[in-house]
Amino acid sequence: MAETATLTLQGACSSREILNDISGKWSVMALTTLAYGPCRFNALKRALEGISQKALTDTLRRLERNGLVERHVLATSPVGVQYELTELGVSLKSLYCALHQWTAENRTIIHAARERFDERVA
Amino acid sequence: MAETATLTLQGACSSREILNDISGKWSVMALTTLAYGPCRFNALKRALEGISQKALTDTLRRLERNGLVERHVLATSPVGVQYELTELGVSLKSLYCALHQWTAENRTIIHAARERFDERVA
DNA sequence: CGGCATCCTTTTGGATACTG
DNA sequence: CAGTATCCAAAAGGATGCCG
Repeated sequence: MAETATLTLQGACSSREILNDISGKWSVMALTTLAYGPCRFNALKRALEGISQKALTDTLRRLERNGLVERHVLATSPVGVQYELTELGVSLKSLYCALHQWTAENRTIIHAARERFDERVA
Repeated sequence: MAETATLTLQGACSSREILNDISGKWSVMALTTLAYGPCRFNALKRALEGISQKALTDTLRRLERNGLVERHVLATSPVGVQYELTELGVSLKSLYCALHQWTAENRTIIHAARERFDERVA
């Protein structure tokens, strides 16, 4: 099944371009966090412990641009902003949660692999 | 999984660090391609059309370091190098193929979302 | 609170040349 | 063929200050 040709679609919105925006560390983690429900900016920032404000802003903009999350300005004082998965975002939810879970389940194996590799190279 | 009271174990291989190495455009695409079977360097390079040699080398090293692919030097002339998924890599296979497929299935929707966003911002 | 603008450092990636 | 080495450009990312 050499389906690579059909998956690597040419044109305005190839798989590569999409993956460029939605894969990556912060996108996966943000989406996974939002899978539990709508979340405000600083709550998200705390959940993604270690992310800078700029990186989070950029990540959320990218996800918003691709139609995966929606940004809602709350009429509170001071202003609040809530992010929420769209229908499209929800359709990716189980995939990303599974990925996140995979990292948790295999972190010991991966850690060992890294140590072997580093020793082999050193 | 001996969870000794060391802080460095958690820190040494968190989900964030794993995702940092295995998520991302090229990792997803390389892994997806290798899901169809072992593949040699230049064949992989052609499949990931547009990737530079350096980026591919770096990507494969990262995947190898994390125990997802294995590198086999073939005794041919001139030398050949074949990359193959490990058992761990296979365990991620369905996840990444599903992700790749998701991008293909939703590319029209995403493209439309991008256009709406860009127009809203402009 | 949730940004944006600016500056600056780090990382990443492309291009090219060279090698076993 | 499958790299490595080097240089350079571009992008990502942190720190800080300001704002509605």
